[in-house]
Amino acid sequence: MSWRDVMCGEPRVEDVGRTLTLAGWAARRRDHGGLVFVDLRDRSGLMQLVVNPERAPAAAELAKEIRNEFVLRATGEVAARAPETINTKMPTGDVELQVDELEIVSRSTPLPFQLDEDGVDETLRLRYRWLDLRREKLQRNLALRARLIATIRRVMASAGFLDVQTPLLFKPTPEGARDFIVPSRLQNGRFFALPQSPQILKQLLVIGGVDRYYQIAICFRDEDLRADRVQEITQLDVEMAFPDTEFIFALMEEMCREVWRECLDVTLETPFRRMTYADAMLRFGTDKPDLRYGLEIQDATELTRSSEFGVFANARAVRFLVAPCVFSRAELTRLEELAAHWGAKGLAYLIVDASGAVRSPIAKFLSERELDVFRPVPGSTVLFGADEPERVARVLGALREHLGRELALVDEDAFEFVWITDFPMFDWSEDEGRWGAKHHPFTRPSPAWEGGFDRDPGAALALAYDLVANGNEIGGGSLRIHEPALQGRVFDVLQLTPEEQRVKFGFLLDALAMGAPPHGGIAFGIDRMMMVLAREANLRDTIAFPKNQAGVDPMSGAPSEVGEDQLAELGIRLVEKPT
RNA sequence: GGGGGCGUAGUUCAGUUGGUUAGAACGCCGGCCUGUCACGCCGGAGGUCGCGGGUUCGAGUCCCGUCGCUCCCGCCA
Repeated sequence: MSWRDVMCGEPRVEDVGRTLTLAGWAARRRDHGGLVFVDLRDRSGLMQLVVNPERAPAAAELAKEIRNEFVLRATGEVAARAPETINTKMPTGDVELQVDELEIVSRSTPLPFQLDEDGVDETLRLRYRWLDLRREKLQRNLALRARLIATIRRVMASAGFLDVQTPLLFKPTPEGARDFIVPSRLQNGRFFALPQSPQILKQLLVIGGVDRYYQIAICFRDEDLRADRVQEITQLDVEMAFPDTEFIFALMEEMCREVWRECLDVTLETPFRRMTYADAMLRFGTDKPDLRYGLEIQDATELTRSSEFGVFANARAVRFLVAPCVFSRAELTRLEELAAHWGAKGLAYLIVDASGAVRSPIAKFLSERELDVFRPVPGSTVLFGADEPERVARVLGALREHLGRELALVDEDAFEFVWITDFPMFDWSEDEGRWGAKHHPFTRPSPAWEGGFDRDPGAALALAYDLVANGNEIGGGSLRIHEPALQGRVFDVLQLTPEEQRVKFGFLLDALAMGAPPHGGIAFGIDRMMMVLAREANLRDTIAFPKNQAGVDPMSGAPSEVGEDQLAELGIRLVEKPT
């Protein structure tokens, strides 16, 4: 019997009376009534072994050694326990194995932390990841991830998409995130970059005749980490010739449906909702709205244009949220602090108490017509943002998310998907003093903007879309530019000189010039999907061997220093980092 | 690059306005008990209070610096 067969042992009530061998980790031992009880964990969960010294004297001797984590292999007869002895608190099944032979395959030193303990310091968990991985939750998440990827492959393959691998050693990308750089030994002084995404390569594949491409691609971005952001991500990368956004949306909806059905046995309603970027920013203050709760932002810009309250009258946008509760002075102070943190100059508010009466420092400036709009519900607090539209969106959007959590408005069991469409093509980079691509520089303008996007880059819309699930951006894509001239005009807006265009994207421009079909696609962040699927707030709990927030692997110590000779071979000399 | 929080036993934490020998639970070690299942009972070991400096008669506690972790902002096409 192989180790794997043993591991698959899963005794059930119908096995009572049969002889089985199974194995797993023994976490605890208890002695009672001349018997030794061992809690055994394997893939099927917890199981209890009973070692009777009369039946198996040798096994009893071995069982006495068990204190902490041991790997065991046990053979014995499956027995049902008397119902009255079954304690429902115990996660073991209704059966136990009466052990005749017990072998300690491997033994453990005392563990650095208890596996059934919550709140263990994350560094410790990461340093001893092999222990942490034995926890039920991480086992579940790994299994979930495997099923997610298997389902994606099945759906994509059956839709006729070809899985093609693209190189990990490629070219630094201007635009976008900071690249991870890899020195070349054979070409001394030159560097590869790890891909931030196979974007250009997948476009070249379609131009190269792969009409339908997909890949489960690893991508790297050398940016600071967050709870929901890591430096090496896995993405489902999709591209096709003669694309049709309706086809792409429908395919991705089917993919999500299948994934949720396979992984969670949850049926998602399709087609997903759709919302334009402008609408999302106006109503939710973000391009990734969490639609598991309402608390929509409402607009009062027109209403307050001639308000006696100068702040409202002079603001380019006046919007408000109606929180379904009456905040105390202290809570309002806290909200004001948060709003200031997000960039608000102040936080006007209006309290509508249970009787419908209004309390507010600004009430005296407001007309009856204004108040009628702002006090629809007794027992609520109206929070205002009055400023530039972008800042109002940011502040009220962040407040909305904060209140959604704080007031427990979120339906934690729900899955709310929404396509965000009609993204802007460009956004202004204050630092660099130029336009940057909102999505990426190969994104196609909307037909209405194809002629004039370069005259008004700030207003131009693109054929770009995101898929948002529960407030997480899990996918994003676009139709691409397949005409060299059009691509050149976009590069002009981005202020890439013809020389730079040649050096950085010459091969793409040449490819576009040699008969490129219309193409487009999408990419899904598998890690983000996992967060939503597994309902994890921390991305690291969905990854087998994650790094910490400083980009360090506490287990292996990577990244580590390398020897002088190794550096010399690469022609690299370490110098003090300039500050 | 910036801001918040945390750092005390192997682990999770408590530790009062600065005051004697820094505690609890779990884990670990020894013993007892014996259908246990968060077993129970008795005993024991285990601490550079992250590190450095300062204030003080006296610092886990106050101050300064520093390191680490974590959450957030910037950044992440």
